[in-house]
Amino acid sequence: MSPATPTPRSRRERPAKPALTGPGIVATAVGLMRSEGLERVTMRRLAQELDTGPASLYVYFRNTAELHAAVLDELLGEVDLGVTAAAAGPLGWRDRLARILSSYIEVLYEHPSLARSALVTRPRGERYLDLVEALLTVLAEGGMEGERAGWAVDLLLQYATATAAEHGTRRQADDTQEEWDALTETLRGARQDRHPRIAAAADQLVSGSPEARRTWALDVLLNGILTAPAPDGARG
Amino acid sequence: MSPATPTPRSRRERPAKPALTGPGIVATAVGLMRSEGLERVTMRRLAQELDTGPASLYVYFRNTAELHAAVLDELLGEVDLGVTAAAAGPLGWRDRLARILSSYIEVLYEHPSLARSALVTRPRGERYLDLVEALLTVLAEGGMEGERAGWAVDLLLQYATATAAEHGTRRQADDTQEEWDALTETLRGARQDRHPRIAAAADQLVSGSPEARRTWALDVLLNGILTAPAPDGARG
DNA sequence: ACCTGAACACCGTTCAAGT
DNA sequence: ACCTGAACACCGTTCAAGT
Repeated sequence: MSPATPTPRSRRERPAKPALTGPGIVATAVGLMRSEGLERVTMRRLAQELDTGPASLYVYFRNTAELHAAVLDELLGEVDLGVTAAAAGPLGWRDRLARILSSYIEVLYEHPSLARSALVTRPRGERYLDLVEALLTVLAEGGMEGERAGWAVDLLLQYATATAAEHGTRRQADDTQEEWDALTETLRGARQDRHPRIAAAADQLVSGSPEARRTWALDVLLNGILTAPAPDGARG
Repeated sequence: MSPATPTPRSRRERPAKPALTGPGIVATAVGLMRSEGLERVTMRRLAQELDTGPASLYVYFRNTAELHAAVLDELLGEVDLGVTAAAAGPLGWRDRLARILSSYIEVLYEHPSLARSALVTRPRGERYLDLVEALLTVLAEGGMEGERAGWAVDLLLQYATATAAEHGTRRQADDTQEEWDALTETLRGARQDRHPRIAAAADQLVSGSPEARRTWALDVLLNGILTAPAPDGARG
C-alpha cells in the first residue's frame, strides 16, 4: 500500500494540498464549523486543517472576527429568499417577511455563536446584502420606504440575530435546559415582599414555545413599525 | 526601607490579603473590569489580582460565564429604577419605561462584552430581578399584565441588551468607527443591478444618531406590544 | 469545605525570514 | 505578494494533594 519512496506525512494524508485561496479557506472553515462547531474554527485549528501555519491565514483575514464574518456570509447563502417577489405566491407581504426572517433565524439557530459574532461585527458580505435587499423589497410592498424601511430592516435583523444568539441550539442542549430550569426556579421562588409581580407572573414570564414567542414578536415589530411615527434621521 | 526580615513579595504588596469570599471576589472582578475591561476579567487574571491560583476560583464559580454573570448582576445595581413608581413624578408610564430601559442600556454601553454575555447566559441575580420587577410594575400601569407583560419584558430587555452589545463603546472606538465607515461604503457602493433598493436607500440605512434610533425603536416596541394580539402561551 | 501548584490542551497575533 | 516557523503572551479547566 505505501509507496516505495517515503512521502512526507502531510502529503500522504492530503494528497493534493490545494493552494490557499480566500474562497477555499472559507469553504474549509465552513466544513470545520459543521463538523466541530464554530468554537473550533480558530486560526490555529483551521491552519492545521489546511496543512499550514496560523500566520498564513493573516494574508486573507485581518483577524478571527473577519474570518467568522466570512463564514457567516457563506452560511447566509442558505437563507430562503424565494418568497421575496410578490409573484411568488398568494402570501401577503407580512407573511413573506416573516418567512424570510424565520429562514434566517433557522439558519443561525444551528450556529448561535455565529449569530453572536454577527451582533458584534456587522456583516456586509454579498449574501447579507441579498438578504437586506429582499427585506427592503417586501417592506416596500407593505408601503414602507425611505427611513422607516431602513431602520425597520435594522431592527428586524437585530431581533432575529439576537434571538438566534440567545436560543440557538447546539450550545450543549443540556446546558441550555439546565439554565432554563434554573431561571424558572428563580422566578417561581421570587419573594412576595421584594418581587411580588414576578412571583405572581412567573409562569407568564417563561410561558410559550420559542415559535409562539417568535410569531408574537414579529407581530409586535411589524405593528409597531407600521404605527410608530416615521423616524427622522436628519434630526438625530 | 526594606525590613530586616525578608517578607514574601506577595505579602508585602498586598499587606492584608483578604480571605476569599464570593462578594469579595466579585467586587475585585468589577474593579478589574473598570480598569482593564471585561476581556481581562479572566479566571487567571482575577486569581492573580487576588493573589491566588486560578483553581481557587472554581470553588465560587463553575466557569467563566458564571463569573461574568455575577459581575453583570453587580453592575445592574447602577440601573436607575427611581422612576418606577407613578408617584415619582409627572411622567407617563411610557416615558418612565423608556427611562428605565435607557438607564439599563447606558449602564451596559460601557461594557458591551458584558451585554454580549447577558445575551447568552440569561441573568437571574437579585438586581436583575429588581429590574424585571420594575418593568412589570410600569407595564401594569399601562394596562399590561399576564402573558403580554411577561413576553414584553423579555422582548424589551432583549432589544436593550442587543443594542448595548452592538453599539456599546469601549470596543476600541477606532475599530467601531472603521467598521461603520466600511459598512457605509459597502451600502453606498451597492450595485444597481443586483441591489437596487440598497443603492437607493443607502443613506436611510445608516442615518440617524444612536439616540434617535433608540427612541424610535422603543416607540415601535411599545406600539407593537399594545396593538399586537395578546399572546397565548398555552397554545405554544 | 476550601485552597493550591502543576499540568493539559489549547488560544490570537506578530515578526523576521524566506520564496 | 504570499507563505512560514517560531516565539510571545496569554487562555479555561481539571486533578491530586494539601489544610
